[in-house]
Amino acid sequence: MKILFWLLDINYELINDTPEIRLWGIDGEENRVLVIDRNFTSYFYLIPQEGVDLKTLLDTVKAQRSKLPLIRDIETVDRRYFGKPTKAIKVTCKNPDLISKYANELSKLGGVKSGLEEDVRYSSRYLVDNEMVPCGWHQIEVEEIKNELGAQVDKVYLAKSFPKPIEKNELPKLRILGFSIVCYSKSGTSKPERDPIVVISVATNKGEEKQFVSVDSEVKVLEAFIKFIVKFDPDIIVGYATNRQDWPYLLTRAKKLGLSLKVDRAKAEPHTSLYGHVSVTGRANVDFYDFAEDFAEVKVKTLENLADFLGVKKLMDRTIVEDIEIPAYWEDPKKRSILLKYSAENTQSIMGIASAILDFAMQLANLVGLPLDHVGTAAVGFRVEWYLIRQAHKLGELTPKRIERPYFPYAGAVVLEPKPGIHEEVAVLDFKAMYPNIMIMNNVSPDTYIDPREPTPPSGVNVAPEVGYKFRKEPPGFYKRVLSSLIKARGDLQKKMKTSSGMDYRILDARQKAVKVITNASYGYCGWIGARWYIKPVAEATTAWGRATILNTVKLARQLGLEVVYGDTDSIFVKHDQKKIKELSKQIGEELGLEIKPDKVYMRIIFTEAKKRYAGLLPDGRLDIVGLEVVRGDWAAIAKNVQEKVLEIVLKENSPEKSATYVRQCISDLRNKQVPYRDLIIWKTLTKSLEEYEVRAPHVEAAKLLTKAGWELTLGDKIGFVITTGPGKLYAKAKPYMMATYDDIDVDYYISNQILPAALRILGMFQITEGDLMEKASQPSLAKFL
DNA sequence: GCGCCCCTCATACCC
DNA sequence: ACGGGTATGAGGGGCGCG
Repeated sequence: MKILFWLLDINYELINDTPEIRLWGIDGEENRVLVIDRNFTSYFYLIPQEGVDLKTLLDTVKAQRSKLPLIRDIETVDRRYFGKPTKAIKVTCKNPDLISKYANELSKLGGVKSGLEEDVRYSSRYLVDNEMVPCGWHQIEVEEIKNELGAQVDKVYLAKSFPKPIEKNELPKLRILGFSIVCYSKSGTSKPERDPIVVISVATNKGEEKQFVSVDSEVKVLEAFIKFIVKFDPDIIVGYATNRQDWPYLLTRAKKLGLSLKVDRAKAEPHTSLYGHVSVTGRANVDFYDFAEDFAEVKVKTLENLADFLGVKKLMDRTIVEDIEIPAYWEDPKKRSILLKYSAENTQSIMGIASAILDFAMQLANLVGLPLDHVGTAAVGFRVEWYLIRQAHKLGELTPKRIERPYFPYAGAVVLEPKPGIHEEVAVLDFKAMYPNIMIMNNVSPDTYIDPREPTPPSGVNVAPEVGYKFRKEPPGFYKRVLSSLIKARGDLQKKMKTSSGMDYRILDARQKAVKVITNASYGYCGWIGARWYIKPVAEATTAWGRATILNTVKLARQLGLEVVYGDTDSIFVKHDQKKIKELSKQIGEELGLEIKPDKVYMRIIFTEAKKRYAGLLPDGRLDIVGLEVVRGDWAAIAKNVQEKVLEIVLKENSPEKSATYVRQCISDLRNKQVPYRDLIIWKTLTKSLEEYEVRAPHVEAAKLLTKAGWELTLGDKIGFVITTGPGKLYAKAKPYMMATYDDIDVDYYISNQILPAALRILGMFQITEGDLMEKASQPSLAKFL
């Protein structure tokens, strides 16, 4: 029989040296099913050395069979390697776990240049070769078998054919479960070897909400949690920081209490897998913390901040209980209910985030081909790479090995000097997907690069400006083919969106976002020394063409009489003139073969002397603030708020004097302690371990105090600190914000090193000085403006 | 011993 | 563990001054 199958998770088991693939998913009738496939054999390639006779080499390899008993087959095949037609020897192997070892062994033979693709894991191999995609539909010929594993599914099938992907956009009705835990420690970071879990809050997308609270026994809490999961039988389990926090904690506690955390569909415990994600067999475990990176606007990546940013319904009267306060709330019977409410709301926030980004996560998994639970933890480079590996396989291209290389920097984009001051009516023109289009236009790709020692091919070459690298014009290279199809796919999706609504629209939108993310990441990937397809001239030539493009654009604009006030990488800012802009856009299309589009028009815009920092007023009254303190996470809110207000007054009311008055008021408010304490917190990231710092810095000293108090800190943690009064350097005066009070605050620091620099960055453009802002709030002498 | 200059380290931003 | 280009503050050493 034939079934429809939507793929959720994949794993494999070895049974007496024979592997079986286990596909977990949902069929066309919403049954949860397990499909077992015993017919897939893994393999690797051997590439012969230049000038070696393939027949002879084949015999040499075959002679090794007795030493490598689990080899199944050795044959020669035609492939391409960096675009060049290549004969390779394909070695299939009964036990996929021996692939690396066997490839290693055979690579040592004389005549073998190298092994290839032995680092593709068995389950990945299965997905790639069958073009099987996570979160996508397939057809499989199957036969129902007994559920001998006791798996938690409606049906178990044995595959009679390999799966075939089919076009079908709908999602099955998924069961989603979210959870969060609260741990109790008397002081400092809770440690799973020592401190219990006291609360677990769960919620489902069917509207159920439960809370398991430790009254007398933690065992009961864990048992109830396990029971709830098994009963609800979720397809997707969501949480926040669960990969590094909740799951390892739960596992350690369960072990300690003699419990087994059997929450997967195979009657086993969750386990840590590739890229540091926790795998729950048969389900997809998704940790939204892994997606928080994608939202640069969220500076401190707490659950609350992410939920806020994503517009998750604001919870009324929310009391945030900070880690440091948990013991106090737990111990006090009157305050405990607040902690319980906080925990329940955390889980609600998680469910809110799920509605906001799970569609995207599923489309990303589907596009790049990484299982849903991997795709979040995989870094951008690996997401792009998996997409490329799949495309390469379709094109008969061999996947290069990942190799270590030394790092040498290369030249990137140009940034134009801004014209300082205020400008009226400034239009921003952007090149659409500049780097991808440059690569397509010039056929820039690892497989089209012509080494200087090679002769020019008959089809001719494109020569990059400045750097002189050459790329054959024909045939279309790997990147050109991949990028063109991505750009086309996005266009098609956007077209379809125009006639769609509801769920269809949501899926299409999530999909076009995923396509955009991968397209935009492709240039960064090609310049990454860790990339399998890294060829430095590819990245260098791309940026060289980019520089030529933007500089040519400036030239053309000036020839047309457009005043260019700024530009960065793929954009120019010009005094608005619709006619001339239209003409410019036409000329660029004709002369450069690229598309430039008016992105927006600022009614007024202010530049300082610095690049990459400006603020513009949009027609709808909103401010676009770029690069300035307002958008930086490492300035106290008090400084950011003042600067934002200054910009607003300057841009909307054209009144630096009024801004100055506002700043003076703010300074006086601070002196009177009228500014909330949390507005004084400065956040900075720990980018290395505490011992590795060469100089003493405020956030590092604050971090040391936290460590001393029993808080465990890890790389990438954001340290919130305030500056207190006292002698010595700044770093000596920095204290974690929860270890100081308002009375400790060094008000003068906040005035002279936070408020004043932020305000003067803007007001300095209008000859306003520190003295003007420090004068008493009464009536300042600003006669010079009158 | 102090202030000033200049360089380096550290972080976070822009595209 | 995707790229390079840029701004900025604080630390810290060197130097001249008195």
